[in-house]
Amino acid sequence: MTPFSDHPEFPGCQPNRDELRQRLATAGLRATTQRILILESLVVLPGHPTAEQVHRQVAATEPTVSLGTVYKTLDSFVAAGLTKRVASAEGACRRYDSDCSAHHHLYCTDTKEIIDYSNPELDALIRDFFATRGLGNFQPHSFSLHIAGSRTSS
Amino acid sequence: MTPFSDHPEFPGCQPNRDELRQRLATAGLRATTQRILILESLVVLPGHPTAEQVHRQVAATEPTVSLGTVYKTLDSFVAAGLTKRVASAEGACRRYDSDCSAHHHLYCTDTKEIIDYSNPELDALIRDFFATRGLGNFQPHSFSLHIAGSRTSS
DNA sequence: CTATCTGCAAAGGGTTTGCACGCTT
DNA sequence: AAGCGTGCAAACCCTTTGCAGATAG
Repeated sequence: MTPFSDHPEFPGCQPNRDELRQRLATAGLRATTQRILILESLVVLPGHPTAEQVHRQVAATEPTVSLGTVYKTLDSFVAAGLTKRVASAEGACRRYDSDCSAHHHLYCTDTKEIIDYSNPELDALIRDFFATRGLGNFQPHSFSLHIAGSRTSS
Repeated sequence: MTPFSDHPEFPGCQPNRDELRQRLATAGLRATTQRILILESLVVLPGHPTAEQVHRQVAATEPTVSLGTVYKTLDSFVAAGLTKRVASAEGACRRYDSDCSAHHHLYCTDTKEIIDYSNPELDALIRDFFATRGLGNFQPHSFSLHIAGSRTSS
């Protein structure tokens, strides 16, 4: 059971080798076996996998791939825009906030600052949106909007 | 220059010792010197300080306070609801996402799952909100809504 | 007085780095 | 053939843990 279960008859039902090669080439990255496997794992794995999970997935096919390579490769993918990194409250570099009321965050991409932002109108807007629409069997408790941007010069 | 620069004439211009003691007592935590200093640091420090930054601030007054204590104390504050923890993309336990398009996240507080959520109407709603209102000299590039909640049983 | 909290130091987990070898282009 | 990419292992950083002594209530 190779992860490259691409069937020519059903193109696109799984990412296939050539498609992945193409994506790497477009991003300016060499198409090595490891990178193809890692890129495929990212597409195949559900949710937002950790480096560790990607490594396990890749190792199922190619056990010699090292965890260090997975880290380096994921970094290069992020730099090339092939992948995004999503924040997680678990783990290192935690930050704390004395303000326990619900509020939103402005991330300044220039200065890396995190600024609190509160706006009751915005809260109401979002709350109403989900009140009318719903999210299937998912019941939202709280909302936090992350606004990335930068300060306009002057 | 003690951080306890509380002036009885200007109550509330700085958090004062007794107020902080009270907050700790209400939360069911013993009012130790360390906890008062740490709680004060959280209020005084700008942005979202790391444990390291809190430690530096506290050590300015009481150099014997250990970093380990800061970690334990912050944990107890979070458990008691005195403080929130905010996620940061920096540091450990990174997660990756092959979907590079802008989208939102559902965090299931029960299963710790992170589920992608896209809704063009929601995007438009938020974009329009800030288009009319603005954020001073802050120019938003992208928005990401973090929706915490849980699955309804059944 | 007693349970809780602190300080210390060691362990732990995740991530990064340096270098020699191998592979893509 | 030339240079980028890989594997390995050590180093690194942040966080957690265990335990003896100190302290608040």
